[in-house]
Amino acid sequence: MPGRWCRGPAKWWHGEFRGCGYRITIPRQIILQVLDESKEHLSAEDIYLKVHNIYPAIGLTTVYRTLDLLVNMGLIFKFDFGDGRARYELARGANEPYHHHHLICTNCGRIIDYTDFVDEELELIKKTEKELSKKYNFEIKNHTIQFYGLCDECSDKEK
Amino acid sequence: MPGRWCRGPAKWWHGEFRGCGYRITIPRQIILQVLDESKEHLSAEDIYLKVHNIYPAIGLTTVYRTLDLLVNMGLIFKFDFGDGRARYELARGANEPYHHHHLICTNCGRIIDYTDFVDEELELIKKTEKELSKKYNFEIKNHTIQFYGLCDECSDKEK
DNA sequence: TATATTAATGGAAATCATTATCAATAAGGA
DNA sequence: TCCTTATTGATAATGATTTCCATTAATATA
Ligand SMILES: [Mn+2]
Ligand SMILES: [Mn+2]
Ligand SMILES: [Zn+2]
Ligand SMILES: [Zn+2]
Repeated sequence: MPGRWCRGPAKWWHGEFRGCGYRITIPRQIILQVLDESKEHLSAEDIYLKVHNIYPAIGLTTVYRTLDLLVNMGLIFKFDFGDGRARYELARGANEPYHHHHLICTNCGRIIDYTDFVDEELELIKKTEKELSKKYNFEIKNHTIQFYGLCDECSDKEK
Repeated sequence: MPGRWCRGPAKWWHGEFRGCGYRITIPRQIILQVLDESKEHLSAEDIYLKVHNIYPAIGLTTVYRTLDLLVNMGLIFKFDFGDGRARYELARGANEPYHHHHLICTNCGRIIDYTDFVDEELELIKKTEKELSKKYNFEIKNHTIQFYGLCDECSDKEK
């Protein structure tokens, strides 16, 4: 039986690393594995703890450094949902990108991914991007849309 | 000649304070004045320094506390543009709300307000809000849209 | 207007997420 | 296998924001 983090078949992101001249290390592999297996919006410490279960030698510094690298490579997104720590999420699944936006409960911090209206939205975004790049000569790389409010539970409690 | 911060005619936000049972203090008045006079996206320290010029007795703690209060009252918005400090902006001018979104240069941190497509956008937002409130039973209070990329200057430098 | 009540303030210390340092380690090419 | 050097991780430092608490001042009331 293979160890928990022995090198299995090459992953889709190996090429990304090689192409940039980065080394494929155990911490990097496990951090990506943890991000891939989670559907939540993990903080650096969340990730540190999960990686620590698999690979106890991990250091928190390495987690921060790696996350920074992955953000710059475009493999993950970094968000601020207003709770005082950054949160991260894989930019795409193993195959296609999973384009979505967020509902954020300002009371309990719950975060909901939604994909509704991405088509209409994408159309508007495209139009806006086009116009804005021209008007401000701004080269747009990506965007975020977030809705803030109260989730069902917190909405109930208010009454 | 009136002093720099002697009480002039009642401001539009006096009612807001009174209604909530909050006291109208000199620090609060000047913080609002500074926000009202600036068109930038000020950090707590930016605001502290500007207020300090007018009212040197101000404390940084009071600035943070007041900003928090104003955010909760809905008089100002708090943003994270990724530079490690929160930034604030008046939710509306003296009269009407100034609904806009942001272009953020990830290289130099420049922030551009834009109001293009707010009509189309508002329509989409309304539709999305309606659908999402129903689907997730989520009570939406507000939203943010941010575009990230390179401003004209930083775009030029890349070449 | 003078007084009492208590919300609000501000300086100092504490918190807490994130970064910088630097000697030790390990990935990957030769 | 060996060499080069990118990467790591423990520790200390940083910097924005909060917490504490004794003092001050806004406002209701007499
Ligand atoms: Mn998400
Ligand atoms: Mn703005
Ligand atoms: Zn909630
Ligand atoms: Zn720029």
